[in-house]
Amino acid sequence: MEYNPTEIEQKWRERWEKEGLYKKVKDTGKPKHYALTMYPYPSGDLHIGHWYAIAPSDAKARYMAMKGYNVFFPMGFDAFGLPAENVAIKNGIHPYKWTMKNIENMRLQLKSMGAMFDWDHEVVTCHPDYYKWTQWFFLKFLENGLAYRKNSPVDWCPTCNTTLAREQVWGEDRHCERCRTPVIKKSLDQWFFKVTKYAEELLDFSKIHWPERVVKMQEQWIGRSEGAEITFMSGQNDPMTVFTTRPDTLYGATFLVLAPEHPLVQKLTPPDHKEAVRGYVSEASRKTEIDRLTADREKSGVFTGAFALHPLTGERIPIWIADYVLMTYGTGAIMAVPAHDERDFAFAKKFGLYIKVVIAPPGYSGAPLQEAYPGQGEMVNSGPLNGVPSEKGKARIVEILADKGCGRASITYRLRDWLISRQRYWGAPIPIIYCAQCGTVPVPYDQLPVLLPEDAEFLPTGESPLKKHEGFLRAKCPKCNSDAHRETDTMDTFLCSSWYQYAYISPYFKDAPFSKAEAACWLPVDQYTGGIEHATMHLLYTRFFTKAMRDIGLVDFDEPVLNLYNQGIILGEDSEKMSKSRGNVVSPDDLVNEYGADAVRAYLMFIGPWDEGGPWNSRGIIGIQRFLQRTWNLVLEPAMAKGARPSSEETLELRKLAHKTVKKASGYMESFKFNTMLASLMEMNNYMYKAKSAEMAETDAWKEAIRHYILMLAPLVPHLTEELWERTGGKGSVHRQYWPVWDERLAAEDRVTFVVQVNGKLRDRLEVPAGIGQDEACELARNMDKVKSLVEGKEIVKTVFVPGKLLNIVLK
RNA sequence: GCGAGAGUGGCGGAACUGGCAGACGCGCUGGACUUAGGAUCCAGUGGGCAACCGUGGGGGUUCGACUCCCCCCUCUCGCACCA
Repeated sequence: MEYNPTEIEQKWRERWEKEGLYKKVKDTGKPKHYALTMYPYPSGDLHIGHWYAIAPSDAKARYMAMKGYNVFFPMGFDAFGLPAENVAIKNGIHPYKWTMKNIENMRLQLKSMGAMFDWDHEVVTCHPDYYKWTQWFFLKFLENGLAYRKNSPVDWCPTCNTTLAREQVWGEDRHCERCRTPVIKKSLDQWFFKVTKYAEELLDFSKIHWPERVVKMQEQWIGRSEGAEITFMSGQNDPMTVFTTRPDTLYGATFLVLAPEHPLVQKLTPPDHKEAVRGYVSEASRKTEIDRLTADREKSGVFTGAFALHPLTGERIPIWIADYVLMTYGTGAIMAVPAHDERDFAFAKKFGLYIKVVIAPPGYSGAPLQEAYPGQGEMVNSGPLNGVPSEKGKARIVEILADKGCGRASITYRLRDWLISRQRYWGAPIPIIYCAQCGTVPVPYDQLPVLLPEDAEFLPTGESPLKKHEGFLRAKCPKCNSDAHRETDTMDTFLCSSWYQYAYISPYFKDAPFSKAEAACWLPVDQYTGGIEHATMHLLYTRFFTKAMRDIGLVDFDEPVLNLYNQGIILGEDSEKMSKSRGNVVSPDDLVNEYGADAVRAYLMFIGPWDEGGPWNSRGIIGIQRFLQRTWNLVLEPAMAKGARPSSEETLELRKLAHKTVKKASGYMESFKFNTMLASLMEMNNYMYKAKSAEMAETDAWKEAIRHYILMLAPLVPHLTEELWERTGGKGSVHRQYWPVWDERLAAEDRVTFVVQVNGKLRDRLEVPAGIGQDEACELARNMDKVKSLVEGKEIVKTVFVPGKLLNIVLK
């Protein structure tokens, strides 16, 4: 009998589908488990990276099902996005057509994996019945003050003549993904979601178990800073508020710096400085991100000619503008304390500005500083606060300012509101109508979806086809019915993925984005798996969405995903990222044809720890192929007769091995350690291969071991195990069985290899019962030849005894 | 610069709360069966003739360190003028 993966894999996939083995069922008898893996973009071809992400996720979901959970494991497609539109521009194929064709193909490829997806719950985000609800969320957010429109600078590629999504701006020098041109900033009217409203709550991870790495990245991204806002008055009585984390250094503020885009710049600047200031402002606005970075952070700026009054000393301090102050952070203005801030120090040195020490560095002599001292210390040159430790000075200064009405404690976040407008065709249209009389008017809910016109023209002008599509553009104002026009921007595809896990539970639901009854049954997601690259995008947005949905009354929990696990990245054989240009791409379809899906799945899990990723090695898969063949042989091949019945020691040893393996394998499955899980099954296989005989195969111990072996392998290798299950007379599907349970007495070690050390070095080993006592072990050890010769004539200082592990004889 | 993670045979990787370093697999060596083997099976495989030496380097704690502490080097990822 030959193991023929192609034949059995197809047979079982067909049968599972026919029998609806993986369909989501309401089953009140079992606890629910919502397992989710990040859905793919339908690029047209499922690559090995998809397999690497999805197959282990499926194995875990299958394991949970065997552990007695009612598991739901859906799959769908993140179907909006730029590649489809680029194809349309280049080849004239409509994005819908291209996307749907790709989905057809990828669905088949996904099915070849043999995963337990419930395809009845597939969602495709570019389906009008899906994006209708994406638009509905936009309107709900608008209604609840979570969406707004403002003029804002966005990343623009001057060669492609279009704005770029964040994920299309690549590399440290921030260049366009397609043509490598450095991006520039361009101001446009844009829609935003108020993520910042939830900044504080998004920092609370107490209700979820996510990898520390992701938590840290989100914390850093949100960037909470505690400090104070301090208002300075200009000579003309214009208030300017700055944000600082070091109010204790206020006495050392010797100038102010505004961002070039700061709204007060024009007003403050006296006529004799207008030209210089205007020149600097326009230069700063023309600068690309690359310029700012390659300038080696050399400070630049100009004096505005204006002065401000120090709120405590009343001193006149100059107001400068410089591009190292960002309009997008804090208040867009800072008080510069050159003695205690590196950037301000560099700026002051370059432009010859006054540097005033107000926190004494260790061993401070009063001499001018060679570099900024950003640490803590005793306050000096600070009027009434001299001698106070700076840690305490913070609060004191804030109190003083509050009394004077020119300052208060304040918290600033680096997180910015989410820019959702995209100047593209292939996304969900923003459901807004602009009317000359009524202004910005939301499309009424009963008119959703705002459909994408099918007859759009895709031209390489960089302009969205929607802008020129009269039929789409023209609309009646929902309020006054006069002629109006539609918003032509579409929504960031991250909106689609912010709520797809909700859509899965009741796809294309008619009356709401999802069914409330199903929601009560299935939400939130219990286990999510996917790449780390979404740490501060998708994974943050979906948390925001859930909090907003909760406040709107759609759900009654705070977090969309309770447990998260990030797999690593599978690299090419040359340890480089896989790419067509490098020619190191591994095709899963070819591998499936040659080795079968089970082997590809298992090999990807065996290659190393799942969260670490690593290089593909085309030679290694042969080891898995052999292992599966040996599994086949072990279970099905008749054994040679030995003539002798196995002894009770032999069968007991086999039982012990089986139970130990169940114990180990269970732990490995719980912690996503598929590589060591497979290793322990290989050990079991190797042992049984040798122990096998016609007589042994008749024993209950053997039958139990084989049964456990097949069950443990089932989540990783679903087709082969189903075939073996059937051929060995198993009832029903192997995937409907319970995960084996181990007997702790059998799994426990009763005989151990006891290590004998002399002076900490291994000298010999003893095969003894696990419960051996110190005296007995000592006695045995001293009589060993290797120990004897070393101990002879020496004084024993002490002996260290670790029960069940080792004995260490320490000599003088 | 800040934050996180990682350095173990020829290769991918094991090693629980400090206790047999190298499980498992690839590759390699030898053998068996074969007309044949890139099939299968069996045996071996960190280095060194040996005492011994070996987990990026250097110190330390300990009876005992891949594991804990200090310093340093290299690599990967994230952030990066965030006041």
